[in-house]
Amino acid sequence: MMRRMAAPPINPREGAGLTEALQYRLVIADDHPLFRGALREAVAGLLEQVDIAEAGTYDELVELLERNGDVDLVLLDLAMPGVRGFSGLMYMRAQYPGVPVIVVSANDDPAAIRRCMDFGASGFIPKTLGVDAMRTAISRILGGDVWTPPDVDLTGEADAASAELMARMATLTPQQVRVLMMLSEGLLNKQIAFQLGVSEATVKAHVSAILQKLGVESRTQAVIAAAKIEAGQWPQGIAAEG
Amino acid sequence: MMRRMAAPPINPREGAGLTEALQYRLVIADDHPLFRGALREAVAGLLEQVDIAEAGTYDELVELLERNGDVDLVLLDLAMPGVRGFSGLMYMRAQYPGVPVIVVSANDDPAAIRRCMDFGASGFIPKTLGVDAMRTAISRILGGDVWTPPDVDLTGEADAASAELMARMATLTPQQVRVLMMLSEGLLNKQIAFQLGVSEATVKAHVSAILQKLGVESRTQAVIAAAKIEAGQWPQGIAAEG
DNA sequence: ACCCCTATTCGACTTTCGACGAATCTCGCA
DNA sequence: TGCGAGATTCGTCGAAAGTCGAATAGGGGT
Repeated sequence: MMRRMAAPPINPREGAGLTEALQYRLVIADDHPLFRGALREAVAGLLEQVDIAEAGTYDELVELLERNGDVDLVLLDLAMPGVRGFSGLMYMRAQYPGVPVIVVSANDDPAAIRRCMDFGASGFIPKTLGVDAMRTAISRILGGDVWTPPDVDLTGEADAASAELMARMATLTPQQVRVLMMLSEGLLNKQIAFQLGVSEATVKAHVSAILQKLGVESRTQAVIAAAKIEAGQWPQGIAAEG
Repeated sequence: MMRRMAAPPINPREGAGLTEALQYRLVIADDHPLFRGALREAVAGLLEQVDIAEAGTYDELVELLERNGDVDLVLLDLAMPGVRGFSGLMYMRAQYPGVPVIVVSANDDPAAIRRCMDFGASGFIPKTLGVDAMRTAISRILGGDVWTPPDVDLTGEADAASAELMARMATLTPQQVRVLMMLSEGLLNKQIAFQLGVSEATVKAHVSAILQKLGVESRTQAVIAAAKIEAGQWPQGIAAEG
């Protein structure tokens, strides 16, 4: 898959050396003050000369960028007031194409990560990362690399788990689909049989086929699987952020 | 509206004074190491004698509580690996009814907050809170108060449908909650019996009680109901968290 | 002490579920 | 026309689920 917007190179103060007496400017944009502080400390321990600004809302971030355009790096949390999902990143990339953005997120869903990279982020750092790992990641990115969590296969499938399920679902026959939907309503075999106008034994046969095709072992697990697909329609972690 | 499970009083080392030479024990359960650290610092500056343990997963939290039952307070993030939404809180309140729990969450939806309180949390602290506000909140809660963000109207009603269900859920005994959560994982009675170390007949009795209390007629319908509570909590802001 | 209520446990019995085998039917293809 | 694959249908039988009654144990209240 192609990157849709190329991530800008991170070369603060073009023409100067990379490691010595630079005054890095970076902005931490996150609506959790405590986390902002922790992140600031983590970064401060990494770089000598660094000017870190904090933004708690997207408006603050924009204001900072307006007033001081030459920022070397933005650490952006996608879940900020005034921004939903990727809008913030998209807006950033559109308005300030020259400013590298690292997405710092509580969401570590591979699909979300890949989408961030597609939108031109210079890196993705999950909040679940430890301090040390986070530092090395940031320094790698500052060095020009593109860093993402190691276990993320950017070329891989969006969601292997649910894709697998979807594939299995697709093998269901029409009648089996009807039965599965009735299962998901909590109906008994007997009730399903009546509604479909067939015998209970037939329903049982359909249920058996469904269980086999979905790779589960009970009607309850089948219902759980079906529910996951329903919920899974929304890209990622509905019930994730807490 | 009544609190359906009373939050336990926070009076560590009963019989001793409240403010002097107490050794508070508390656990910070959050899957973001950086945030855990920041939260630890915030609390450490608040209390003199305090023993803070950290847990990055729900299993770690359980292990800590198992090994050291007399914990004075748990700061719990609802979005941890191994827990979905309120399950973690419900399970905590079922397994360790005597341990006060403060929910620390990035989600500041009033409905979610109220539901946390309904499930017996001793307080709710949004991650968007500043350090100072967070400290005063925690100290208030340690003092026995119930603290929630000021703008939350705890007296308001949730949507009638799920409120009904919530009320029914709250009548479940601790053991019944455990069984219900295992039902929601698609386990057989036999498997549940083994994990709980009781006979299968006992599990059946619990299931029967659950069905009656939830007003449903089969285990399948029970897990559907439970899933609705979990899912219904995040009505919109679907793709919000990034 | 007593009683009452609830939680938790369990065994016996009935109902439902689910696997297995098999029959019928449909449809596409040779 | 005949043939074969898959969908749909059904009966049977062992296993799982669920109901009922009951025993035990702890916790308030009087």
